[in-house]
Amino acid sequence: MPNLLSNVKITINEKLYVKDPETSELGRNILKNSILLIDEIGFEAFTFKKLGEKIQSNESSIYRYFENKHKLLVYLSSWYWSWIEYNLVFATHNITNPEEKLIISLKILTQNIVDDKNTPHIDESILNRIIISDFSKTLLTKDVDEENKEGFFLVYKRLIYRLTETISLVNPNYPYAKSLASSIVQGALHQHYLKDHFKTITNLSEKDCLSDFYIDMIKKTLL
Amino acid sequence: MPNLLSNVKITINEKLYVKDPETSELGRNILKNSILLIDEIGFEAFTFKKLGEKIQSNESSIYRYFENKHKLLVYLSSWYWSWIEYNLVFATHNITNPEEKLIISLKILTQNIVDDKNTPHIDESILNRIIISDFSKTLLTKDVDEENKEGFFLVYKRLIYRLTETISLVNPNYPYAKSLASSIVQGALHQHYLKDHFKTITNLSEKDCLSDFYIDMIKKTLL
DNA sequence: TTATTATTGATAGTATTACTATTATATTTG
DNA sequence: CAAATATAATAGTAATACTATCAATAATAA
Repeated sequence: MPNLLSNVKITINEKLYVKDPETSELGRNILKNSILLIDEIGFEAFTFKKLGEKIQSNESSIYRYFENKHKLLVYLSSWYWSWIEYNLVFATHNITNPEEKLIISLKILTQNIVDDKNTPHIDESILNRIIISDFSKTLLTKDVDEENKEGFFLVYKRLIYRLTETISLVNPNYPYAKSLASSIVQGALHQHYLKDHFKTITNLSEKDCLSDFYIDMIKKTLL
Repeated sequence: MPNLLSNVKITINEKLYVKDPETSELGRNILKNSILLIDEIGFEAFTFKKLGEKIQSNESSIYRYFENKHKLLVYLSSWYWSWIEYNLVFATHNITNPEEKLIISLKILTQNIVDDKNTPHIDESILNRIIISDFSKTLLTKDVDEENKEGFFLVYKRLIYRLTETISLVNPNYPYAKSLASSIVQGALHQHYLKDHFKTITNLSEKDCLSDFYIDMIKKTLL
């Protein structure tokens, strides 16, 4: 039986694309191969020209889907966070015990990602690597405030609201629920990056699980 | 009486510059005005050509000090973290109580930065804004591993080692000292950024103090 | 079926970026 | 004063980040 997600289309803010890439073969090809190419050569070296060569299409055709590579990255990020949100909502559905719900949420937010076969043109495990390396770059620009107003980061913020709520469910008197939630979501990406490039300043390694760190933290902080 | 720092020159990894900018008028001018210009137009839009115009010097002259803007940013970051490290060591010197030492460290790492008059060509409060917006970009590149081997991030890592040690002093049995330390240093920058651009996902605001959040966290987590 | 429209591809062109190289001119130092 | 060094000015290159135009093709509607 296929996962529910095979029927649920992830909807992305329309301002992020010129033409919806999910509606054509070329569009899906752009999504699939931009993920592969960004992972391969890094976001800075990634260009629409190189992507065009990779998919044997033309630079100008890619521009008909995305205005620039920044918006493509914001698109991919929105896609990722939507997918994470879906997994989180699904996994915590019907869980009434707040503590249990929070622990499951933390696991979803910190786990190593494996490819979801329900989305053939998106390899989530590779997309996850891109998010770890490049998601911050979508926020850290001079245009943040404008783009934020346009709703470019809604999904990401909604995910943090959800986590905030769960935290407040566990301890309604904790005064820093929002900061804790945003710290966890952002910090989880950071710890994964450190694990890969700065092993001396993290306790995380291949063999162990990042959620242990955060579960320990929330248990002591909230209970 | 001038602060000690007026006599302590901050030393930066030699690989980060072509010619030491602290040794000439033009060099110091480059440092001073690159900070102002990056803050003004953002790191992405910042170019050596624009900086040349601003300081009425030539693009080619700036290239004699720095290979490219990435290395300049790494240089400025090293400078910043050295300055923070100096403040941290100075402020915690002679403090024997581990808990007190940790609390002072947290305050140094999370406080709003004001300009240090001992360094006339560097405005630390503006540099701090750049670090909040752009420091991650020095780490999040395809060349991290090489640059890390070259020692580009030594000062930053040393600061985290210091915090890790202080954490372990407070609770030697806490198993995630390194992850907690790196989370705090990085997370503090992130919370400041959220305060300025994403107020709905942080509890930090202009009037309150970020250290409260972290002091609460470490008190519950470590004690 | 034909006409219309939408999609893609190919080519060319522009402004800017990120440099390198060369030469001239000042300034400092021995 | 001569030699060395630092800076300025100019030019030039390859790549980037696009925009514009036009042709070829595919889909679709009359």
